[in-house]
Amino acid sequence: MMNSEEARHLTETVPGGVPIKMWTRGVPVEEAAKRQLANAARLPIVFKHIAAMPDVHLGIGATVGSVIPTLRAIIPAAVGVDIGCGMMAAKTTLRAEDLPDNLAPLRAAIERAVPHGRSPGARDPGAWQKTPGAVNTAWAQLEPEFKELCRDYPKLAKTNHLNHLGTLGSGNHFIEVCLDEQGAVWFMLHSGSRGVGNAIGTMFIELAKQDALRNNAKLPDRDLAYFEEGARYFGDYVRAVGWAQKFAALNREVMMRRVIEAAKTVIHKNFQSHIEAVNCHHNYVQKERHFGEEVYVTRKGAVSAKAGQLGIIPGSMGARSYIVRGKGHADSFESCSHGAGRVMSRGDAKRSFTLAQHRAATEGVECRKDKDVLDETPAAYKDIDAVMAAQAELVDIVHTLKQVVCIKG
DNA sequence: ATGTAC
Repeated sequence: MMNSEEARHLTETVPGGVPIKMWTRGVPVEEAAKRQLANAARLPIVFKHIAAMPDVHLGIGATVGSVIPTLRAIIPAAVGVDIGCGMMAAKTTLRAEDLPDNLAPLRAAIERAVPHGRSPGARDPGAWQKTPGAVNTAWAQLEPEFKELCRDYPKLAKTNHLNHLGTLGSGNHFIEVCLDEQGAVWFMLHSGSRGVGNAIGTMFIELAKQDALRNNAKLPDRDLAYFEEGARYFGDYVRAVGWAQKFAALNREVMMRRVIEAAKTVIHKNFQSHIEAVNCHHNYVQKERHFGEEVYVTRKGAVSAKAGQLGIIPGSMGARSYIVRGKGHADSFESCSHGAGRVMSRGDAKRSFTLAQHRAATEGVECRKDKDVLDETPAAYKDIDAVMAAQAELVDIVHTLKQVVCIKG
């Protein structure tokens, strides 16, 4: 007979590897994602077990929605290229009834205040034409360490680092205005370290692969190449990834400030923000203590959920999002999911859904309703309620947020 | 996710 702990998550054994603990009861998990988790479980550097969150799905090298603890080594592809990607949310003193009936001008004001969208070359709509003061102030905190990184890796200097600080990006990055269960207005956003973090991630992933090839390392997947403590590049990677994580957190802070300033130009009632604020990564690595050991914990699409710690779990653009409080569950390495998780690829989603379905699914949300956003339609994601139920032993729900405005790049 | 190359 199973005890109550076992009843809430599943453990899969992996021949020749550590076990996989999965908080996925009642949510679909692709076989390909399970095979990918098993690959990581077979690495000699993995500590104790791998934890899979209920939003788990196939990624490059490592699975999105997983927590990979490693001893004296880091897998750069497990962290990925959007280093420090995460969420920020801020509660305000505004009430639902303080918002105008027509939300289009609020959406437009936010879109003007924060550059968004992909960078198609010289004329970059996703970058600043002229960096505002808040960006220059934030950059001052990042610049000294960046200059050191550029001394060792000159190609980083060619990235659009300064003009992308405080900008949204594209894909699943977004800005939202939400209402909580008591009618309070929140601002929420999702973004990462933009082009410069991508350049750092890509460069070190490639260096790790080259190292593995040179050393004839036995790997279940080349994308799982890792740096060991003391080896060439390990220290540089730790430094660079830490810097990109700082860039990402500041990026979100700058945007949040700009969003709130923009809202004040449209909403004429005076209000306070940051009544409750959370800024959390869900794509990152850091040293932590678990089961009595110092380990590098890589959360690839997972959020830290120490006992009492607040986190953010966004649903898709038509669903709800959650502010959660961690329960510090040891076997999850004190983690929870980072969202609902995709159920199909972007291409499949664009082929599977119609604009009419998307309009129905996002009714009442002031957001994009064009065919190019179909890959982000709610039906392309897992049911957020099932995802929350599957991780009830990892987090408590503190606030339930429903979006009324959603901006995507 | 991003920026560059095809």
